[in-house]
Amino acid sequence: MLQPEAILPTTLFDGLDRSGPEPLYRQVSARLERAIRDEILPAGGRLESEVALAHRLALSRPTVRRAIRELVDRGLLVRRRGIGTIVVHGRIARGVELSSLFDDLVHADQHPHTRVLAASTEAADHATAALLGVSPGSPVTRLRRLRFADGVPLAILQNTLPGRLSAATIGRLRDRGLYAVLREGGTLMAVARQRIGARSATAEESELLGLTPGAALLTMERTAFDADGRVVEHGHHCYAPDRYGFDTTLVSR
Amino acid sequence: MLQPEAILPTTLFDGLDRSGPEPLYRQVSARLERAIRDEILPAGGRLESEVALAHRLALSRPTVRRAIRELVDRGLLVRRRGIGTIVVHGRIARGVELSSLFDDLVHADQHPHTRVLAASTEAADHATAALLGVSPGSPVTRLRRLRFADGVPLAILQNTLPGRLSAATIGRLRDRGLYAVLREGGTLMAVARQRIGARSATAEESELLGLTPGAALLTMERTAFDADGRVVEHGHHCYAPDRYGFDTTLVSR
DNA sequence: AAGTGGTCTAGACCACTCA
DNA sequence: GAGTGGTCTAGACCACTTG
Repeated sequence: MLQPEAILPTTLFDGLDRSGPEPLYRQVSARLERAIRDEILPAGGRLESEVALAHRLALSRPTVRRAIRELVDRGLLVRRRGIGTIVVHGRIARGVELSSLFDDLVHADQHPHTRVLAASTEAADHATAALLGVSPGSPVTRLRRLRFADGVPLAILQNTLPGRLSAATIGRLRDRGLYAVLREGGTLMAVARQRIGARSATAEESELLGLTPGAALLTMERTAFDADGRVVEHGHHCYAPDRYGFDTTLVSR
Repeated sequence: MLQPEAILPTTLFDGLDRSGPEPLYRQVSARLERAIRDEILPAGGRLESEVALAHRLALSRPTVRRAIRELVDRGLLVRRRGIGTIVVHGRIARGVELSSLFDDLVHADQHPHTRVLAASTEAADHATAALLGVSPGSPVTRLRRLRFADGVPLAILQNTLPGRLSAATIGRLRDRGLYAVLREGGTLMAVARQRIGARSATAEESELLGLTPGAALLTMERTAFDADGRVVEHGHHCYAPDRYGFDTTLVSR
């Protein structure tokens, strides 16, 4: 009951750039992903073996292996010893990345913009200090924003950050996501931990999001860390559930 | 501003088993994880370099590298070229794995059990057939279950599976998760794609979960695939949000 | 200049599946 | 027995950060 193996056209791998900044394994995985999305590699189809691919592309086996691993981690491929590598059925969602909601909306052509409802700097109380990993009394910035997509309110975003933000920085939040603004300031996110839940909307939240009073809200609480392991941002967001949801891919280990 | 490097006690890596079935990189990553959780490696602390660790453990660099990568993927460590590997702050949630809710509850000492509300086999209509990747008219099994934790109703679980399930199999669902039962039947999950959302409860759902009418529900829709890329199960679940939420860790790529 | 992680190579042996 | 992926080794060169 073994699937026949699908031979990919060699042209798919033309123009691999060995000198550029883009790693070879990523160039290969990008081309494989393209082949899967375009159904050149049909769902359920079997990929050539690592060794065969490596030989054909004149790459080492670890490099090809890494390219395949990228797609396995993202749930597009599945592999089994003794069998081979197989394309998973079903349409592929983009999945949750460590990007801001804003960028996701831009990417989906949803034309986002943001209204800053409140922005203030205050001294951290004990709970906030513990959450952000700063000393109590040190300055923290609180933001409250309303995010729109295609002119329709989508989410209420509340964030707390260590330190101060300039008025100019806050001004930029209208047409950009928080992460993009922080990135321009040199702060890069490395890891985030989040919890997704639900609750009923308050009267004010229903009003802001244009929902009926007491409607269900999708909520997300997130702490983001930079490459030094320090807290960059804590957020408590709520979404209109008829307009937004979280897509995830799980891979067994 | 470089963190001093923390030297791990050599005893931490005693007894690595080169002949057993457990891969070396996993043995190393498990020991590193232990050191992080026990705060032998404090949050914000810097790990020894890959090369140093590899030399000390008499392992190759790729093996040590892979061990570290496991923890980076799970959001416990963060690395930067030129800098080093650093332990991320904050307590560590277990994160969403491809395990059943049932196993998670057992693991958290929540004493789960399940009431099977309905179980039937019928011919697949077109929508269901498309969802499961089977031909229309072929048999599919529908399940509706109520999951309890510590005697309190937690979630309503609705699943559709290709094929038939024996009465004996269904009987096992009382004290076990669906994935465990399928695993005993030789079906292994490899990948799942899911979407998390929210909505208001119907009158019947509120009744079953012991919530007030119209309360907010956390919802999850999931399709699971086996190692052949075939659909094993489609589920539509809803959770009482004051009793359950989804924890996720995101890592920038 | 020295040290870090990121990429890549060219092999080797093993466990597993299938015909 | 042949073919698959899984693990492991021992190097090499590079880009980046810091002192």
